[in-house]
Amino acid sequence: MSSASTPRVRFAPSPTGYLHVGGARTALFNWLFARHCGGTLILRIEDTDFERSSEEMVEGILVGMRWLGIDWDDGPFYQSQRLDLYRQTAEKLLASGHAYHCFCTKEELEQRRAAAIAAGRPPMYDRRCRSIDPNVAAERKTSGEACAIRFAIPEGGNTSFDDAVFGRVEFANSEIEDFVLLRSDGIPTYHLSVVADDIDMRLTHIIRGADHISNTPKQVLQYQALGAPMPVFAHVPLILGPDKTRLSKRHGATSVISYKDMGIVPEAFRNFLALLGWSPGPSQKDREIFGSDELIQLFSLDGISKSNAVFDNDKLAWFNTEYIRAYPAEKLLPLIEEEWDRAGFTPARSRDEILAAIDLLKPRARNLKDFATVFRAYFSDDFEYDPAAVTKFLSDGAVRALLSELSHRYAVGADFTEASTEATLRAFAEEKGIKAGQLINGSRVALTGQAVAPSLFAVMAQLGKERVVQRLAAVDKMVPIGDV
RNA sequence: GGCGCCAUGGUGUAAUUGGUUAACACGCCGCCCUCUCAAGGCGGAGAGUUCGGGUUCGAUCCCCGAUGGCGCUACCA
Repeated sequence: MSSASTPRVRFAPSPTGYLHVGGARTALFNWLFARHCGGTLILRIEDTDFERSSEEMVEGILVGMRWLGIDWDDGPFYQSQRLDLYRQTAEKLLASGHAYHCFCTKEELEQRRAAAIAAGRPPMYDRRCRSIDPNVAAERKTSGEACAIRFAIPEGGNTSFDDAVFGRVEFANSEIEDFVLLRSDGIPTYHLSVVADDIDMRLTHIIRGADHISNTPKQVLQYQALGAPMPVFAHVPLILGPDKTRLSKRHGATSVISYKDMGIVPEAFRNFLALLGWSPGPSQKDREIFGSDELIQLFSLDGISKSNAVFDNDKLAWFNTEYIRAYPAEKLLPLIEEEWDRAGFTPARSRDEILAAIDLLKPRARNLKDFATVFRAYFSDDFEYDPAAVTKFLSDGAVRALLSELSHRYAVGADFTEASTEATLRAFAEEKGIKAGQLINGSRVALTGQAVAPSLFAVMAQLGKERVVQRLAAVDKMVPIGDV
């Protein structure tokens, strides 16, 4: 069974927003780490900020995780339901003299802070309540006076920890504030709830964003005060936008689920994310495409880099096309069906025809949405003609007439193979004294509604004689926009 | 402002841990292929490793400083 040596990690999102890419990557790294070493991944919802937390956001986070294929072994636990643990922990700290009651009001604090800043002093809490006799404080509290509980930072010395990715990080205690553990309303602050839970859940590794480095000494001090075993901290560099500032809404999509909406294959997104701030090292020289099993096998904390990474949409797009191309049609189909559902599109072909069409189209797909938009003509007769394509290749009435005539050739022809359709068209072109390319381009638009498509004769074979004849003939009645 | 962290082409990462013409991928440009667009093949531009000092026979790699970026600096998480 589980022993002290099996790693226990957690992903602890705050449901104050959807699952964003930074959070997703933290979740991914924790998941890869846990799966790599047969550890346990715990999901914990940090919802102690009642103002900003919501059940919808929790659901959104879970949806994002499921989409990415990240599962967890325990939880989700909600901090809002574990308030007793935090209060007990605060009491323990109080009893051992590591914490004290603070009767300063929020207004007083703000006032003093402003004054300190104005005077050019560091705006740290002045610790005035730290000298109140504990017994006096207890009396004041029982008499109903509102108070918070603050942690008493040691007077001198330093607090340090050995980060698995950044190495030794040290802070002077004089720089650390006597932060609030428990607010006057009895709700814990993040600093208390994280360590109370991390200790209670017996976590061995804390893998989280580098934005928490500065918070870590406050937590280390609590572990020490509580006599709890210190976990390994591993801070992961942040993900930045193209302008190298922290990724935010300004940069466009930051919600993981919006990438699903853009037609990204989840496995591609995961692969892309894994390589943002992590590298499998030179043993995997020149390789970038890794399935989830490979990522799990390869993942290690020491492959995590220290510098922030810029999120590059072009690279993501490349991963996406690679995955679409590599997936067998059967694997792509359910993902495509989702797009069809969302678009309200119903394919009017047999399953085999659909699979064949997917195989034909996937080398040219940029994302999953293409199958519900520009590729519709391959799955149904209900599709639209791209006006630009029509204008470009079907403006010429003579061409349209020839295509109509060509459709008769196909109709009466015996064979209808890739080779025969091409031979027929080229012979027809020569006979009519027109360049084959003109008829090919025109046919392409007539058959697919698009100027871009796979090789025309492969398309014909895919559509079948009936449809080809019918669509080519239909073109003669078409009057292009702007055509006179 | 204070404290902390980081720094390799535009982007993501490599460089057997001091010895390489600094590699690969994305992106970009050109050529080939060609019925369109991709793909593919071939070729190219783009960093002397932010800058300045050290240490060393020798620094991307070690030390110091500067600069820049990011993070933290709440009774948010």
